[in-house]
Amino acid sequence: MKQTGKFSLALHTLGHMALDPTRPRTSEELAAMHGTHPVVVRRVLGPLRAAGILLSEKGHGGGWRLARPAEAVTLEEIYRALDEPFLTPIAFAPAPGHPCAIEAAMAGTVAAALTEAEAVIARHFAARSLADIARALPPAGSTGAAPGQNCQVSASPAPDSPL
Amino acid sequence: MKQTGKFSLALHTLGHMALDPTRPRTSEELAAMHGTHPVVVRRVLGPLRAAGILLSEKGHGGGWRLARPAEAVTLEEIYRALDEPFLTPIAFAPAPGHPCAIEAAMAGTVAAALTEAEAVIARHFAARSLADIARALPPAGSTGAAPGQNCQVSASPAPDSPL
DNA sequence: TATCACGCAACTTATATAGTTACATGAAGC
DNA sequence: GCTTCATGTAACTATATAAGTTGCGTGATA
Repeated sequence: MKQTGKFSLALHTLGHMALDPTRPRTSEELAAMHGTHPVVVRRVLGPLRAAGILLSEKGHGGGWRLARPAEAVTLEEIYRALDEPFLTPIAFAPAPGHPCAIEAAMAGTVAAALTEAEAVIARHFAARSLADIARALPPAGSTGAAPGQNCQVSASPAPDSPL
Repeated sequence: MKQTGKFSLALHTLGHMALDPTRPRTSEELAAMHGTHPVVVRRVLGPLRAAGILLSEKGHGGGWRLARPAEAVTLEEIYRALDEPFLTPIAFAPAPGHPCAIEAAMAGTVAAALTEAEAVIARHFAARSLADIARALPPAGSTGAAPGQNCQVSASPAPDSPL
């Protein structure tokens, strides 16, 4: 994950699971898809398991699976579970013992704008499920990757790699 | 500036200038108001000068002044001039030579949500001028600071201070 | 000409995120 | 039972960004 953020990793990997929910994916597999480290994948997906969106199993044949059908998982749930708001928690930090009516008024106006924007984002994500995204995928080949075979990592682990 | 951000510093200092546009303020004065360093103030206000919102003058009696009446400065202008978007530039960074239709679809959905939210914020700020904020200030004393004397720094430079 | 204040570059520090390593736990297969 | 596989978690390192700081140059005023 090269300065990418939790949300993009989550959407990317959950998207793959939604498109083919039958088999579980290992952290290693998902990490290779996204170009990051397996531990990072576990760190990001952990909260989604806690939120009841994913299941994880250890041992042979283990890995990550959707806990529910893709139709029943909205982007907003994912967004909330990750607790990584897009909106910079604008930092009006009035110095302690240093009250200022002007600063307070500015902070209020900014907070109002951010609250509005947050609501817009939440509404947008709440209206979209993982299945919606998967359904809207372009047909095979039009983006250089087949829909069922995107990020074909496990298919070709690079012949020169010792793995 | 304790992890505060450029925007809060800008709004705070411009708010003071809007409330009393007659005299210029030095970087040092503004820095003391906001609890930061004069150089930081210059760094933040510089782009506002470039945007035609502020004027700065050197030498005796110099400092920062509004380039226009407070009625003619919207918060949106300030927001844009600072180039510090509230919305985390969500980083879907598809690895080069690693196209993935799923990732692309997710990125598109997120981008749409962020674009909507940006518009909401811009509209909110565009509807408010510095004068609007100043006008809405509570009467003296209700917040522990008089409207014309908020952040009373220059008034009492602390008797024990050699400044 | 001395002082004041901005302009700017460079350096230091602080913080957050990502990446990595190491080890423990639990499940499946032999 | 033992080995292998996979997650769970803690701890450490590396890197990027923002803030804070120092120093020096420039222009304007007294």
